[in-house]
Amino acid sequence: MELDERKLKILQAIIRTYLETGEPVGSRTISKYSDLNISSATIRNEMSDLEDMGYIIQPHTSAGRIPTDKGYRLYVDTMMDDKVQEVQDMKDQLEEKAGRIDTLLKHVSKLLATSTNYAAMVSGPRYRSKKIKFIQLSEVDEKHLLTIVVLDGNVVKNKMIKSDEALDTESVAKLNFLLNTALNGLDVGEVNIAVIQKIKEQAKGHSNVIDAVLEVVGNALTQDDDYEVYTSGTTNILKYPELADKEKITDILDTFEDKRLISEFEEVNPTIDTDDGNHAIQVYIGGESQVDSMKDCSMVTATYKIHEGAYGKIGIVGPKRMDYDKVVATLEKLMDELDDIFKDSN
Amino acid sequence: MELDERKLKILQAIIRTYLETGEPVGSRTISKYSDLNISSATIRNEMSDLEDMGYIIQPHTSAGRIPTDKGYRLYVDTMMDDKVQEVQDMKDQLEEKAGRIDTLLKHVSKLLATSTNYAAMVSGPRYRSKKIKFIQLSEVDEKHLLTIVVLDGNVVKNKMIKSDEALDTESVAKLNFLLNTALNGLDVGEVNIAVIQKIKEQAKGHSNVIDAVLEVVGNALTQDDDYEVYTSGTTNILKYPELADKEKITDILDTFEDKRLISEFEEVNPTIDTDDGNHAIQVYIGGESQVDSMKDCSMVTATYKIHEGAYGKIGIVGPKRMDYDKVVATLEKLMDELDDIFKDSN
DNA sequence: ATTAGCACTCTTTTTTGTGGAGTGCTAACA
DNA sequence: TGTTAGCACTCCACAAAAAAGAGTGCTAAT
Repeated sequence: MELDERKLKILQAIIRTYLETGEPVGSRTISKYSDLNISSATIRNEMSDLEDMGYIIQPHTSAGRIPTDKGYRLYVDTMMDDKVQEVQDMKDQLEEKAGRIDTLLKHVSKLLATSTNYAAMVSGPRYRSKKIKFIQLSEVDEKHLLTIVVLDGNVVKNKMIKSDEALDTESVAKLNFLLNTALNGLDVGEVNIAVIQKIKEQAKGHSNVIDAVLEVVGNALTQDDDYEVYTSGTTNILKYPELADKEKITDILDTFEDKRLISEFEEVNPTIDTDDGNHAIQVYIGGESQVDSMKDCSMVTATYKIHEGAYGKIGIVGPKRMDYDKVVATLEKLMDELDDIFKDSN
Repeated sequence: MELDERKLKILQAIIRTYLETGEPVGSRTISKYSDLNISSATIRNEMSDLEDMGYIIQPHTSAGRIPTDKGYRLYVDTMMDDKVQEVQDMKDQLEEKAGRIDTLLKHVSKLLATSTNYAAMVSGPRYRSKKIKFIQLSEVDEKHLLTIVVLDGNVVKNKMIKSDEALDTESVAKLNFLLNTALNGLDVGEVNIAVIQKIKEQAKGHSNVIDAVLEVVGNALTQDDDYEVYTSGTTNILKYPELADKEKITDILDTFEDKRLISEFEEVNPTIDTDDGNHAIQVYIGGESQVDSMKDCSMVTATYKIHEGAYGKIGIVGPKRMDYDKVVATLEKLMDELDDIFKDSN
């Protein structure tokens, strides 16, 4: 069977209507709604065909039709027109938050949630590069040493070390020199026992300090669980009756709460690194995301890039009948703003 | 009317039963349950009295009784026996997480949520003292200066500054000296225009760097919105039918999501600083918390102290019929563990 | 090829009825 | 005077039945 122009228009009408109402849509509705004047009977025939082809489905006999994942997919791929949204003031709102990346991202997630009426999730940047760029020990007071580790990409980690023995300024300077000479430029895999041994030998007498420093370095380099995930508007999903089932809600909210599940998602759907100006916006409908708890939702994700090697993900989660047009447009606009902001700050 | 022993026992029985079942409890139930052998008719009379006194209420005519806020309050104040809970392994679980305060607190909230089956909220420490203890500028590379500000209580803030002009090591050292001399020991209110002017004069030619540094200092000192709030087990509240109303859920979850509401709570119910070893554990029943969205919930809070001037709050939110015994016991145990951990790390 | 019409199906909503739980009251009892 | 048994009454919860809608599929006419 072929998917001719008319079938396509009807399918479009069905999906549009369903996006609005959330109710199965019947033939009469379409025959009124659509600009092509066709009787409901004809629509019925076409609908029957569309059902055979797998684009729509009846939740039960003698009910209207709702789109299948396949139907939504077709809609998203071919029929969505870029509804450009009024997101002008986004930029203003964002810029004043720049400076502190985490505050900015928090704000982004809130902004997305309120402007789309869906749930938003923003994962903090993950830094791929794991090279040590700079290490510094500072005496804060007699008892405390502050360790600073800067990684490639200017990621800063710090930790306060409590030292029993008071170190004089000169020893600190020596240790600083020693550490920098030994570790700068090293990659995560390269800080092995041999290197550590060598440092300790040279820093005889201060091995407890060295230990502490190495711990910080270790933490900095293996900060896997360290990246934050910000979520906003999670209660928006309660607005959609088709998700209002207690079990579903629990599943979804748990997913939002538990960051591991989100990293699971990222594992299954790795960031596509395009780098050609588009933001790798992707739409996952229902089961497509491979995350079980999301099988009744859709998800639109985008990837932002702070600089080479520092990427994060932004996602919108809503019901399958989400307003894909609007979400994609919003996200596109937002990503442009973010690019601008990040470009300035590097 | 007087609240004699028998009335008290009946009230206790009613509340205990209600805590278990969540259903209104009738006179017959109590007459069977209770150890004092009284007929249901008598119980009925007593219940009628208790209702007059405001301890219990009928959700509708010819239904059983449920406790009012006043009833719960009496229960919590006088009738709760310290059910000591098996929370042994808490400590082990916690200790391995120490070191990174934020990770620890995250873990604490998760632990509480799973062990109580209610929702947990932990607010990160708020540092009262706002004195500058130490400032350091470091050259990370030709284009980047790292600013470190340490406040009293060893709170560390840092920010990367992009500088156009490459600074030589000597200038950086000078600036460091200048900044520390000028600012160390100052309180938030004391960094005024005069001080700033003076610094700028002395650091002629580097006023853009100074500006950036002062911005960091300013942020560090006014980090009001900066403190984190960790929540866990929010979906637990879905388990209790009396809260399963869509509006209520939305309200409660929104409160959890929006940190401002939690700070609102703290405003209305300020931390009571006892310092005598108890942990200021407090029970807010229903409307007592003064937070509107919490009027159908109860809340048990405690205050932890990392060191002088650094306090945070821990809270458990559940239905009014929460197991107060267990929650208070768990929280007490946990606070002891936390005290130990913080004592070690200072 | 399109459409009007109709019988049929299935869901949703409303109505009706019934059982149970619980109370309040009264009268009897210790 | 406090306690208890008994009973009429109320209200809710639930199920069954009935009615109302919505929508389809098919057939026959255009």
